[in-house]
Amino acid sequence: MIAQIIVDIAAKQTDRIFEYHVPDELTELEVGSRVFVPFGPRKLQGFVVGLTKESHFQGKLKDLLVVVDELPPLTPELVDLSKALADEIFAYRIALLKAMLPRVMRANYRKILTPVSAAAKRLPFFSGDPVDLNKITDNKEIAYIRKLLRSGDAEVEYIVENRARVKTQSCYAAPLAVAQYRKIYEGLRANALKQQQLLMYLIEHSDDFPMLQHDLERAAGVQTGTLTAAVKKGWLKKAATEVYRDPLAEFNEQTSSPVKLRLNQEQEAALQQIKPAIENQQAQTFLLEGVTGSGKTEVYLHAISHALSAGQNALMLVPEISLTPQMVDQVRSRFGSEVAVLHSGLSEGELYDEWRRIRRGEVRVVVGARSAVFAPLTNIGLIVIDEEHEATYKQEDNPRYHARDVAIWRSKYNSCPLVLGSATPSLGSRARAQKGVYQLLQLPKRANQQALPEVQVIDLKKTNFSGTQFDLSNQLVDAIKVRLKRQEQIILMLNRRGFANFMLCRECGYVMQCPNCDLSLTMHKDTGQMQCHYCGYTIPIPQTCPNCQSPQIRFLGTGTQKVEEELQELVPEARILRMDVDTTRRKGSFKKMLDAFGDHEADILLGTQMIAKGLDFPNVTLVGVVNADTGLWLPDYNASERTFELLTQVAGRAGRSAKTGEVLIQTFNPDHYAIKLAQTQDYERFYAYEMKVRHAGNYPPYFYTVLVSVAAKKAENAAKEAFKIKTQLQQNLQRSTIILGPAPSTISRLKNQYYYQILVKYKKEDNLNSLLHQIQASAQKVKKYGLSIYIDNEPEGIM
DNA sequence: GCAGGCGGACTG
DNA sequence: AGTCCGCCTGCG
Repeated sequence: MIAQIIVDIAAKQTDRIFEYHVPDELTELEVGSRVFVPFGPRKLQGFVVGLTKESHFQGKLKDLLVVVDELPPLTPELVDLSKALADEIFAYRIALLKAMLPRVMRANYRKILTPVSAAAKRLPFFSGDPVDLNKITDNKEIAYIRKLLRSGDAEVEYIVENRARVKTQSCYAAPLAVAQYRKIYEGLRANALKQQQLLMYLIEHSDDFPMLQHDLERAAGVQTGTLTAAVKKGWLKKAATEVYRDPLAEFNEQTSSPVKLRLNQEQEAALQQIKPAIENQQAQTFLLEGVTGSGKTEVYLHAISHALSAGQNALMLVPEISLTPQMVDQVRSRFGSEVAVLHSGLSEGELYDEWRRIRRGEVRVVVGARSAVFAPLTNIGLIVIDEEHEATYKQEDNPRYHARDVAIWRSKYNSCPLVLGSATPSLGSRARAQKGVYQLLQLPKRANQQALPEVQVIDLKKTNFSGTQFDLSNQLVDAIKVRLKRQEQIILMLNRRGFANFMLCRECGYVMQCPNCDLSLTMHKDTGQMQCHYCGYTIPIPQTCPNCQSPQIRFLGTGTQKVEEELQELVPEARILRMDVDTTRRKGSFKKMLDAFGDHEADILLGTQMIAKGLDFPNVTLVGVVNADTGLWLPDYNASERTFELLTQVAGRAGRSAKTGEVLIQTFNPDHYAIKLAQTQDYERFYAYEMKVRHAGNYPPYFYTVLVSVAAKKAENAAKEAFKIKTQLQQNLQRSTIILGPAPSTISRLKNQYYYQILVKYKKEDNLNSLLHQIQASAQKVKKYGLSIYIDNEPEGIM
């Protein structure tokens, strides 16, 4: 048998099938298996993407070395998906295959130098042991090693290692019959108390065995020593048994029985549309457009139930689980241990275990963030994407896939419906629903009959500010004080972390910038550092201007830290919880902070956009947006959409219970349509208006887009190559296709690389895909001049 | 992506 | 001749 293998090298030249002969003894090999193969002098990990009887290869095939896992990690569906998707998004197939699997399934490669000759073995260099070559950087040592290799005194050994480890615990079986234990018990010395205790337990609970060590020790009241002795005497048999790491330990164990809320009329109507598609196994996409608080989640849960009772499984995506613990709790309480949860907050081992539960068919519902769209779930009867407009569904580095597109592919493959839910659908999805490609389901009212919160816009050009800084208007601060008096809670959003976002010298005008990027450094008061938010560069906060040594330096712009400090001065009695990347970095801290806020251990939750979504705190009656403009003037075609969506989402956090909610939005652009329409939370009007803007600007969803970026150490090299690519595109594409650029990227330098980009907007281009693949192939050639080319199909942003 | 081979340059 | 470096090729 011949196996078709994709090897673990992400490069254009190796992005193809390599054939290997399968030795007879490797019977467990299947399509989707993870294997180790010889590749030149090396050994590599690879994946089986096909099995054939005959080879097309002229030369002699090598043998496969190892089949790594008992169960092939990739289902046939995922193998197919990797092929289709790789082509569509200009990614290497291996990059996708790796993205589909938990990180621990990425191989470790080692290069070991072993002495061969007796003389070499005695060399002090080895001191008897092989040397790890990956750790050697010293030039002298490298030369020395080369000499040893040439003379044949030493050899390099290439090793592939599987990092995936199954967690085991000691487990004890009772090999003897109860009668025998009784006999032993009677023969024991009178003072062998612990042994008596253990035997009595064995006699009384013989049905419970085998038992985990931990459980047995606790139940029988003995310690490890007694157990070890019992094993020696043959009373017990010890074995290692596989256990799963439990990632849900941090989530509340729900004791409540699965509550199934009654749906209101609108929810029920939506559900009735989805149900037949589940029953008839139709690959139909639904767009569930429901205002914040309209109970979309309840519709998802009912639909999932329905798929389960039809004997099928369900996949549900949420923007980022660490951000939506409340949603996870709900799904868990409804479906219990049939749920697997996949998200970035899990440790590698936990993720591996959750993933294996899915692969082995032990769960029926998978909830996860973006990458969970690749979950090895089979027999899928329903896919749900919550908050489908979220940018996090698009992976912003290679492989640049969009989870929504992958979900559509899987819905077709599995012949199952896909439900996209949002209060503010992405324009593209909403437009497709308009055209009838998706089926539109609407929930225009809040489920609990509560009115949407009142939204007021505060014009920062005209308002008076509290305190010494110009961040918090009197109106906002007054409103905060009112809630504090009433023991109600407040959410404040400021979409910028740190203290101040740049340092300016008043003498010479110097602005402190990142040495690697074209950006100013942000001041972080708590760590005493100036920090680049893109590359992570840090340097201590200067006391004087680094350029002219003047002490007249100012820190301008506002971040969460500064507002926290200011707010504390203005309302000293308020307990403020600051939530941003800096305070939530530790595992589980996000959940902990939200729980604390939910328990009213703080009055004000101040954070970046991470607090805008999905939170449901009944006691929150005021939402304040400190500055609504941060994203508005970004040079992205979807800046208005992002702003509208963010404001609407954050406004939806207010007044979710009986208490009425109020929202205050501070802005310098009170007349901008995104802000005006967010005020009435009128998605439909925003949609209509924004569609006109997109139409006028020839932007999505009227056009498809591809972004080609060229990066180089020198700006002019990047520009030169970008112009070449543009010419190539122009010569091969239709007149109606618009090619913008090349222009320097908005942040023209990042991590010491200059970026130039070309945006292609088109309606129909049959050969664009192959043309871009050619361009990508030629990128290999220019790579030696330090140039790299990135292709992003349907970019979310063009910054 | 990386190793090995090759040719050309350099070395005391 | 021996060594070093950059370039190229091929990996099944």
